[in-house]
Amino acid sequence: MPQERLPSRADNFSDWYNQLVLKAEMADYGPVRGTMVVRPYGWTLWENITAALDRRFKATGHVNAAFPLLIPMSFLQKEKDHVEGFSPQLAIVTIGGGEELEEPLVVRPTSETIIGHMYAKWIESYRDLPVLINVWNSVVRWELRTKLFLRTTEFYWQEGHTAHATAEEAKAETQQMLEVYADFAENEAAVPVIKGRKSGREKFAGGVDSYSVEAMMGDTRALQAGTSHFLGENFAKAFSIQYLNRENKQQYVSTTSWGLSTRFVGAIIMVHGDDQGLVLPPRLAPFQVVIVPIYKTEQERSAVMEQTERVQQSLAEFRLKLDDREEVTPGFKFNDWEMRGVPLRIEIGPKDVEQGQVTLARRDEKGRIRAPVEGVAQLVSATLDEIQANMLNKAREFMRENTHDPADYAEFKEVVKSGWADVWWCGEEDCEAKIKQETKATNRVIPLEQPGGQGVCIRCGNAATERAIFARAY
RNA sequence: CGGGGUGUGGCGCAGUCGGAAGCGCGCCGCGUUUGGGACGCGGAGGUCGGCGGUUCAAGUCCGCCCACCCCGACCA
Repeated sequence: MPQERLPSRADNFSDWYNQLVLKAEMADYGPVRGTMVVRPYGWTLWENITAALDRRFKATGHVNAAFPLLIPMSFLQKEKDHVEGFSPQLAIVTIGGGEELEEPLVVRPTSETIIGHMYAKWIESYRDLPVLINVWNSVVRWELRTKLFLRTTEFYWQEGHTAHATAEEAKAETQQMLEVYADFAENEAAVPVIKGRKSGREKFAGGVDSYSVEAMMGDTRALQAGTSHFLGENFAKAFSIQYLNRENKQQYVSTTSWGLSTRFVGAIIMVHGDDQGLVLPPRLAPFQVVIVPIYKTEQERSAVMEQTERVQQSLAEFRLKLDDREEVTPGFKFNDWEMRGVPLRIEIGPKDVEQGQVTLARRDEKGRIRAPVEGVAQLVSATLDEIQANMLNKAREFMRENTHDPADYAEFKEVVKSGWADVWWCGEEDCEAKIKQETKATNRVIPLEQPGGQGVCIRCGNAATERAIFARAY
């Protein structure tokens, strides 16, 4: 049972987030440092996310498979940058069945290596290509500072791994999946994103180019919501993934990988939530509608429940919860379901029965409306669509309002304290490092959509041909 | 791993000078309630984070350890 109030978002965003996740029963802390238990309400949201993504993966020709959790240490060492990037975060198994193992086994931090190993075995000819496999699993990365959903030692995700005959084809795949993530984020989660390329410092260990969709959280910090990597021939060379082309010549494949994790649940919470609690997008919410019956006497109860049943039947197409608990008051239920972010509440009381109506309360806006019982399904459907659209618009507006175009570096320093900076940037790693040192803001992404032309780098003043987003990030 | 903080019923906390472990919420039972977080009465629930020390006596004083949270470095 939840406690009464949440800390305000403006007052302490981090505290607000932590308490909300616990009180809304999305997740709880596991017994091992940094681990997370995803509770049924949170997992249902994740299941709805996975369903929406999986649909899109299948529609773009991908199939699902499963690969082992344990990976020989030597596999990671085959790609130099990869092992360097991940070694500080590895959990390693050294004992099995009571015996010291000959070779330590890594608990997968990601599956490029073991999948590369298998692809080398499976791919012989250009006729075997492309290989388009996705995996739903969990991975382990030994994180120093954890936060429920956003960064946990073990997290759930999907990782897509594809192999292609040419670099061009692999690059197209990388872009395609970035588009899939952006489409999912905006149309299912109502989370607006910026698509772009990662800077050298931020890209995937062992890859050639990384792309991401970046979202602005309610405190204006940036969150990488999904990534898509072009791996070139790096892993193909490390694992000898070769095929014979039409001319009977051995060629290396080009590979990609792309992932989206339970972190996205955190994004939904932080983008849409308010001081009352969660606000969940109708397309993904575990419950789209909650019905709260209201009555005093036994006569009222039977009349109300009769109408409630009729309404319930007419709303069979929606994910619906009837809150018929006797031990709490309607007022308590209103607050409870608001905290849990249910998009639409239907109240049915004696006055409604009398009028043959129901009372609707939207989670995204204040106020109630009354509507006749007849045709309530169409109204609910239209209202959920409106809520979905309104949530995306509000989040877009927030992102726009908090994205700035500072005139000089002094102004840049100011704006990144509470927003994003969209600026000309020279692209030098050294310059990026200094910006981070001086402002705590990092290069989030170099947007795919560029205005063209050129300018001067916001920090060093050198010629710049691209604009980049700088922000404090999670 | 560096800096700061906190560990006392499920949760949030109080506990003075070392002298009988408390409060609020939640939980269980009964009754009254129910259109914005109801109320009364009666209950259950604790090796005070762990180990060691000082003392007639430790939640309280001392030492070590552990865990968690916040801020940094690292990361999806």
